[in-house]
Amino acid sequence: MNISEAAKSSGLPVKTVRYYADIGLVESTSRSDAGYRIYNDAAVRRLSFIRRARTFDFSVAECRELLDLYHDQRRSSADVKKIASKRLEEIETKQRELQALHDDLSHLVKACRGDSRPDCPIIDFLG
Amino acid sequence: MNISEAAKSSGLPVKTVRYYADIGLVESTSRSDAGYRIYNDAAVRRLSFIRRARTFDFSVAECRELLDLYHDQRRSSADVKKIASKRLEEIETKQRELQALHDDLSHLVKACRGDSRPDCPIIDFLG
DNA sequence: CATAGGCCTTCCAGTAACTGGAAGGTCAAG
DNA sequence: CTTGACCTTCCAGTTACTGGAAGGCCTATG
Repeated sequence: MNISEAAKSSGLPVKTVRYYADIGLVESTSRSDAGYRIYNDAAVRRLSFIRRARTFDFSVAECRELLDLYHDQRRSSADVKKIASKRLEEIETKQRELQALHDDLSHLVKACRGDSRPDCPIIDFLG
Repeated sequence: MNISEAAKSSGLPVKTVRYYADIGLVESTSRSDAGYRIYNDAAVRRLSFIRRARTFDFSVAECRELLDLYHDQRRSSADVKKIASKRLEEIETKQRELQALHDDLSHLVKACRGDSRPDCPIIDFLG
C-alpha cells in the first residue's frame, strides 16, 4: 500500500500520515525503489488506532503510550485504565469550566437587547 | 506605571502584556527615557477588559473587535451581542462534543476491570 | 516516444496565544 | 561600586497538524 491507500484505509489525511511517520509514531513498513512509503496492514491498524484515540482527545503523547500498551501482550488493563481515567478527569474538568462559561455568557447574552443603542450588559460586564 | 505594575493591576503576566503590545492589541501609553514601557489607567483598563474576555474564551481577534466596540460610543448592542452569541454557539457545540466523548470514554473505563491481566475493553475498542 | 496528470518526495512556513530563556541595558539601595 | 531586581529585544519552543513550493516518478494516451 502506498501512502494514499494507507491514508484512505485508516481514515487519516495523507499529510497526517506523513507527519506521524516524521515524529516516529507510525513509521512506514518500508520504502519502494523510488523512495515511496509502503504500509502493510499492521501499520494501517496502528494508524486507525491512533485516529480513534485522537477522536477521544488523547494527545499524541498519550496515543504513543496507548500504542505501546496495545502491542504489549504483558500489559495490565490497569495501566490502560489509568491513562483513560486521567483523560476522563480532564474531560470532566473541561466540562465544568465550559458549563460555568456557558452559564455566565448566556446570562449576559439574554440580558442584552441587541438593538441599535450602545448600552450593553456584555460590555458593561467586561469593562 | 511600568510594565510589572500594569501587569499586576490587570491580572496578566508581564510576558502577556508585552505580547499584547507586540501584536498591537494594547500598546503602552508611552516609553520612559530608558525605553521602559509606561501604562496609564486607561491602558490598564483595556488589559483587564481583555483578560476578562479571554476567560470567556473569546479569541484575541474577537477581543480586538470587542475592544473596538468598547471604545465606540456609537456602537449598537446588536454588534456586541452578535459576537457573544457566536461564541456561545461555539461553546454549546464544544459541550455536545465533550458530552459524547465523556459518555463513550466513561462507558469504556467502567467496563475495564483495571487489574493485572492484559484484556481490556478500552484497547479492544481502539484496536 | 513524448507528454500530461496525478501521484510521490522533502523542506519550509504558518497556525494560536503565549511562554521560556539568553544577552544586555537600567535603576535603587546599601 | 556592586548587587539584585527590574527592564529591553530577539529567538525558539509549544500542539498537532496544514498548505505550499520545487522537483522526481508512474501510467495512460496520442
